[in-house]
Amino acid sequence: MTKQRDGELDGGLRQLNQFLTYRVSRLHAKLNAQASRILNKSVGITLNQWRMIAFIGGAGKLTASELIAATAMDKGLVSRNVKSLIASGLVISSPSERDNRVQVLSLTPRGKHVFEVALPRMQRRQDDLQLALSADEIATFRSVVDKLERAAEKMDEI
Amino acid sequence: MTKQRDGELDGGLRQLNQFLTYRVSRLHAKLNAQASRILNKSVGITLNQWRMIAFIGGAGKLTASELIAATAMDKGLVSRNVKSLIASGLVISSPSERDNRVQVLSLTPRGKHVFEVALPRMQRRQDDLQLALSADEIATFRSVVDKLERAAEKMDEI
DNA sequence: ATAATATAGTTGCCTCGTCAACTAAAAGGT
DNA sequence: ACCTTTTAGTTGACGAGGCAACTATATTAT
Repeated sequence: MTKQRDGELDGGLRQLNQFLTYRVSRLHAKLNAQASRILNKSVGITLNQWRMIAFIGGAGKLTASELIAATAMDKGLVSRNVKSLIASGLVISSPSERDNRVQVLSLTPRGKHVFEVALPRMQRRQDDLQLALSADEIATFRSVVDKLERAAEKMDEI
Repeated sequence: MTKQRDGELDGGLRQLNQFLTYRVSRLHAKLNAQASRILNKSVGITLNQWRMIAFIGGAGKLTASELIAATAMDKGLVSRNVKSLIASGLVISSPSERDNRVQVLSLTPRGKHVFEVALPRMQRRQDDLQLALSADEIATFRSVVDKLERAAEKMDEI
């Protein structure tokens, strides 16, 4: 019902104007929602917490700054999520010997368990998503994402 | 510096696990930031406000529900943005004659002016983005977005 | 050794987006 | 007419994310 109505309303505007940003935005919301649902159901963490656990679990030990560099997440966001992961007993932080500013983060046994449960589940999700696509489509998609990112960074000039 | 470090850290994890969601999320953020920058500089509105103005301007008159259907924005978000657009004098709402629940929204002269300034600017942005891509890439990208959206909606089981 | 600068991490503030509860009006069924 | 269900729109609460100020420690330059 919605779809037909759109056609009447937009007079071509949607296509011209909003397609890319709008569709990417919607896709982003759906992918996020899906990942969050899975993570919440299976191990009760959020997507960002998963990203962090995945990197810590993959590396063994990691500082917050390394985590920030690796995930491209915001400083503050990482800081708060570290706090909550420590509070929920999935991560421990120990002081570094050679720099008193840094916290070295690693997974607790419970954190490792979460990692080991969630990892295959998330890999399967990734596989399922990619099954919807051909190898060519995946390759093109990646390169288009790259190009669009670059194009979105340039061109602020009026 | 960041980039090389990633390679050491993730042990292939990033690729396997987070590529799609992560990259789409980043692209979304960048496209959004770009559109917001342009709209803020040129006419001082937000992206969502632009979406709404674009649809109202395209249609002449529109109710909030039609706007919700057309933009796929959240009810609450639309309600708050309508309020702020009215407050800033870009939109007026008049009661409908045949339904006392609905507000009929239309652009004020200032709203029309914003629409007419922003529209070509945003179309040019869209054109610039698409210039970075070939026709084939655009077509493939669209179909991949469609497929991924559908794939992201299924598959909550377990 | 000391002063200036850079880096790690925390915190507060703000906006955006989602969800659910709520009010009011309309439509449908009996 | 009366009761139930939809629909329009508002509001409050909350998490995500971005941004900037701040503290504490390390590094660099003099």
